[in-house]
Amino acid sequence: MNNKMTFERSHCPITIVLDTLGDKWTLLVIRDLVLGKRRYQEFMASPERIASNILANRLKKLEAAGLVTRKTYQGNPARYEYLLTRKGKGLEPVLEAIIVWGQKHYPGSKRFPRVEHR
Amino acid sequence: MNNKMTFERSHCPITIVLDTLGDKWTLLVIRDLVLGKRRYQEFMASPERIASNILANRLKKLEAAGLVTRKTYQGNPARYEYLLTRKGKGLEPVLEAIIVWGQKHYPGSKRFPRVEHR
DNA sequence: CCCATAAACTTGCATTTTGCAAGTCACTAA
DNA sequence: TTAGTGACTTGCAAAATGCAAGTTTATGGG
Repeated sequence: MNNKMTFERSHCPITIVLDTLGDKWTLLVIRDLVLGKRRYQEFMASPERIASNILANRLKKLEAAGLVTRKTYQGNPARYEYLLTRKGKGLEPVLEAIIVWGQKHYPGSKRFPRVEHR
Repeated sequence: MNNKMTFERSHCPITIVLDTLGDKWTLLVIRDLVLGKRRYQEFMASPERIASNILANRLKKLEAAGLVTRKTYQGNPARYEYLLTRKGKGLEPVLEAIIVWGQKHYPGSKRFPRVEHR
């Protein structure tokens, strides 16, 4: 009945969020999605150079957590794209807060631009 | 000259933040500090049951990153407490944004109360 | 004096997660 | 026929995590 099968370390909202987002890659995939990326190769092309197996794993987990949906954009051969759900889009303020803090304390950093689509 | 010695994956602020905060425990320690905890045993007492070696490691990294300071609160035997720096306190809006999102999407979750001090 | 307790860690080792390179599969275009 | 594209998977080494137990310096009680 619950939307996550995993054991929860506590009922603290921060803990629960970290249980799905707490690693070095997941939030970067969300960032890319927020910036407008949708496809595997687009995520792979980001400058942080996520490993292919990690990306596949994170996309799967994000789907399982209801933050992302995978849809076919072409059959034969089947090709897929990933889109943020409402729940996933809801993370934008979190990313914004991180960017604000990051820009303040790491002045060399610069937010990435949205990507355009065909 | 820079305040972090580690290799940066990219100049994106989110990436840079994840380079120090991106794991399952670091932000929970920050949460505890924001809630008013200061001592090793207080962090250990949190319901998520962080392992002792991990806690020591995270406190060290947080100090190295300038988010936390360690100060002696008693000599003989020396005992220490940890306090958020200004930079560390600056993360509160990030925690707030996470809590807002968490409470919305995981209704069972409840933010933790501040701890009182002697 | 002897023992238990306290606080803040450290150590050793097993398990899990990451990272890296290469391979697969189903087509399409040259 | 061969090369390329897109979305992955596989195998294995390296690094991070988790767990239990140990260390150090002192205080308080019997």
